[in-house]
Amino acid sequence: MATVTRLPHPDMSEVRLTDVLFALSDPARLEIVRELADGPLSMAECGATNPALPKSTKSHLMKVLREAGVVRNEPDGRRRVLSLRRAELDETFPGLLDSVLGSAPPTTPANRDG
Amino acid sequence: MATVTRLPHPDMSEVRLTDVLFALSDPARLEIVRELADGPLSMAECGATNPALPKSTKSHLMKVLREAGVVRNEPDGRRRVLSLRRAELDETFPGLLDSVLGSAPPTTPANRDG
DNA sequence: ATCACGGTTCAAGTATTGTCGAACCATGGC
DNA sequence: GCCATGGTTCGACAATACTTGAACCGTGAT
Repeated sequence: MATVTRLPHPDMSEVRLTDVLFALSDPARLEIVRELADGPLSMAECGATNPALPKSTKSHLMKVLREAGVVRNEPDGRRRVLSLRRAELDETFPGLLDSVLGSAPPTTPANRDG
Repeated sequence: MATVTRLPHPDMSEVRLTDVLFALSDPARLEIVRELADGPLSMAECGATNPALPKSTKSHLMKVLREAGVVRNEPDGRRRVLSLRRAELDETFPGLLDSVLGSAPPTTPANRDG
């Protein structure tokens, strides 16, 4: 019976700006988003910055990002592919992602995000 | 001895992107920021949306915004004037404030921000 | 079928945030 | 001086959020 491999994703119409901002307001989550900005990654590939992170923790971070409408999480064999919902976000919150991703990445003068 | 009427404000160099995002990720705080986008307001004038809000709560919201570098809080007689640190924010996080303020204000189709 | 793998979910403890009354503190007006 | 006003800070409690091990679940390989 109806297995659950397909996780629920909010429609953009029910995504609130504050939820997106909250999802991006955590350094670990923001780092993940930065990684995904270059293209989809599997769970295992993702989080290069934080290799020691327990998988349950990483899974939880992803859940927050997913429920906020920031990230898509789709099954692919026995892996899962994470991807930024960039086009949809750009349409719903124009310029937001660009400005967040454009702002002072990790290794910057004052390390502004992390 | 050294009275405290002048509250501490972080220099932009020590403001982290994630802190700004966090400050903006609360509907009540975001609403305040929206009000201040039209110009400075005193504490009392501000928060028109939430008139019943206890003053200690409002003061706390302001503290979070101030400590995140989003807002300035300066004494003016026996009032305090709140203002957006817009120019500084624009310089440090180009486009961020614009996109946040531009995105779907309160009374919008799906009420996207809480 | 069995097993290892990649990942999610559960549960429980910890930590961080939010809320708000009460006390306090400058200031301006009288 | 004294008082009202506008606002901050403190303290205590409620509510969220974070972290993590353990259990569980599909899938692919053997």
